[in-house]
Amino acid sequence: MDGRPTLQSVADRAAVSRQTVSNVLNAPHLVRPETLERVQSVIDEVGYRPHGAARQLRTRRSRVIGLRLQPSVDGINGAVLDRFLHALTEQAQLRGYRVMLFTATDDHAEIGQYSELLDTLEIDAFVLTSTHHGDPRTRWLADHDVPFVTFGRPWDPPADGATAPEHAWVDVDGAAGTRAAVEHLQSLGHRRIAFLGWPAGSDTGDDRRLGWRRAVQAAGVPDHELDALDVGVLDGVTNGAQAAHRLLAHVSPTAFVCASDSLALGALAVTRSPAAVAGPTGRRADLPSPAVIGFDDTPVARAVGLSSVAQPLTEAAGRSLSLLLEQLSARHQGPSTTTARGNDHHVLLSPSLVVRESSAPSA
Amino acid sequence: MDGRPTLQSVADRAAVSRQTVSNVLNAPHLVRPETLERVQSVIDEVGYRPHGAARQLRTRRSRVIGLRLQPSVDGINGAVLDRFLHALTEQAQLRGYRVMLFTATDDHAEIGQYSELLDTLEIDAFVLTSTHHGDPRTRWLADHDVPFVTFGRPWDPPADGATAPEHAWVDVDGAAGTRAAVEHLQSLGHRRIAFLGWPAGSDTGDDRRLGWRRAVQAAGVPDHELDALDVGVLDGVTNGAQAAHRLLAHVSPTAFVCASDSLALGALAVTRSPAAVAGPTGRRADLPSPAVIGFDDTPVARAVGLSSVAQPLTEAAGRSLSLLLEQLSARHQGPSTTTARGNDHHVLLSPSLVVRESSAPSA
DNA sequence: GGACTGTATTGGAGCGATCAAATCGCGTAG
DNA sequence: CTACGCGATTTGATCGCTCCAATACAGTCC
Repeated sequence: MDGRPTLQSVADRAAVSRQTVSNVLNAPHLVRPETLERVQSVIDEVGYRPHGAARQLRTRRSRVIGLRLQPSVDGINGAVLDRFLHALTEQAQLRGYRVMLFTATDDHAEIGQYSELLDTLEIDAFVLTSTHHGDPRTRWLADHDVPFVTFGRPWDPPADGATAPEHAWVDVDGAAGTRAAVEHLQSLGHRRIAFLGWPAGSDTGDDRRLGWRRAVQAAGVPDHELDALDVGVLDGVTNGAQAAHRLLAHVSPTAFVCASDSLALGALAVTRSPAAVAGPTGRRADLPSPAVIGFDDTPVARAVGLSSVAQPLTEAAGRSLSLLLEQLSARHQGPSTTTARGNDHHVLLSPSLVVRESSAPSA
Repeated sequence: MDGRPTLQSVADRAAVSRQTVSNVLNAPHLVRPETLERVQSVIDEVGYRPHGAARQLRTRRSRVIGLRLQPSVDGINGAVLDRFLHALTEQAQLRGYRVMLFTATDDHAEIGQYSELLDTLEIDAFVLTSTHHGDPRTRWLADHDVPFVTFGRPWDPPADGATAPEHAWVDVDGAAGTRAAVEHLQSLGHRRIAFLGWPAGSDTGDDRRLGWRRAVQAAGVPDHELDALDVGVLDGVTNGAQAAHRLLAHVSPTAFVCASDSLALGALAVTRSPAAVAGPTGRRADLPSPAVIGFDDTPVARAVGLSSVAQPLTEAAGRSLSLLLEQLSARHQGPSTTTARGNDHHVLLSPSLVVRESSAPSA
């Protein structure tokens, strides 16, 4: 009558005990079909919903997943993680989980947050993003036996003679993305295809560079020529424009594959501006302007008609969650279950190339 | 020794009772200073942290705030809410609250989520974004006596003869933003300043339009001229470019104030392209290209040197939280407290104009 | 010295669920 | 006829905390 319905009130109304109502929700196979139906209808009737905190107090599980919000990257590319977050929230909700956010200024602080979230809220699991060389977070979580998955490969080489099983991860194959971009360009007749990327040393960046390099190499471009076509600058539209300008002046590529949409946007500005193209080399105006392909398929890319490599973020989020839930159920059913511990704990997804005007066939 | 420290284990170790330890944390003024210090040191020593679920079960408060993730707007502007989210998470964390996410496809579904989150997790409060005409959400929350604040004004006119107090809200004064943009342009000598906005009917859009209109009117531009300078198109770079092109052809403004960075980006492309400017009207090339000012100061704006009106999102998040916490503490201390119910439940923040090359002084 | 005040501290109860073990009913084997 | 097994259901205990009422203890006053 008054107050929210509780397990007990439902039980009274259905003329059964608390526990039976609980079983209806958590272990229906233990309940006789007719009882089940009767109880279920009472539940529906009074709109009973189990109280999360009470349940959690007993079961030690919260059905909540933690995610650190990265300090917003001041680029056009920052949005990628935000899009991943959207997908993750949606996927989690579908499976009865919630996403809780937190922030931290560095890895160390993030680990502090893990500790606090685990102690006070008993977060079930974490999703990590932006993995990198010498990442201390995965080690900490593994040591503390906390389920987690990373969106991003572990970039460190496997420890010497380590039999430690690699943690679960999901990532997008950047190399495959740039390779697809190159092959697309080759099919349009391009042969001098430049790579406009970040300075060597960034894991993600080097991966994307590698895909370009292999694909161009495969087409028979000699190594010295290849080095000249390869540029690394800090992310940003202006940097991209300058680098593209220099490349055009010195090695006159007919196409650019870029490590980000920001860089691509810079390249696009240069290649589309007749003045710039005509520039120092006295390029002829009737030549088709060079093709440009970006990476991450940000909203800007669509807006300006930039071809770009799109990451399957929804699928990435879905797979991440599946890996997490696997760990969670294994943990609760006792680790002895036949989970096989197979190496299907990691998923490498292929991105897809979205072709727009910036890489239209050179008529 | 074994297991996580609990209130009882800390109490034993400090030779006091459970309740005293609890008081140390929740009502230190009730505890004698020397006891307080002794207990505190034990707490630090064993690293005790109160268990959230247990606390919540008793107090009915979760210290969690709910926020709906908008289905990512496919524009350059979508990022605004994501940036607000970042700020909100940070601010909440500083004050001992957490942000929990959820998604919904429409207002109705969102209300369903409120209900579920309140029943199962006892979320303390909600932050709503993207308020609009005929928004059913605020009504529902008010009816159910749930604390909330909206980031965005209530756009509906106050109900007839309603004495219902307006709910708490925080918003950014869009009109003030466009006014500042216009005044900046006027100080640079511009007089024919066009407005490139969205079709009439969007609350936010009309607000921004109004600021422009008033400021231009104030400078003595006659109404009929004003109408010709006012354009409304759907958001997007291409639409912006086309509209800017038409405006240039027909009324040749010397500057554009835009309702979004997307539109501004389109305008920028047109005004910076010599061909387009020279276009139908045979515009002379030695004229300075028209100034452009966008709205929201998205990363792209900075990247391409676009002047833009920046929303103070961090402050907005902070003020939103303050309003929420006010309600929360009032609710728990009993509503009879002298909260004055003053009309300081709403905050209108002024945006600031970020000047970049796109509105450089016409030398 | 005993009643009175106010402060510091204590122990019992209960929040709403699940776990573990006991109980009930009923059919079947010994 | 009793013992046993088995599935369906019930009962008591418990998770960790805070609320509430009761208590111990000192200091004042008459």
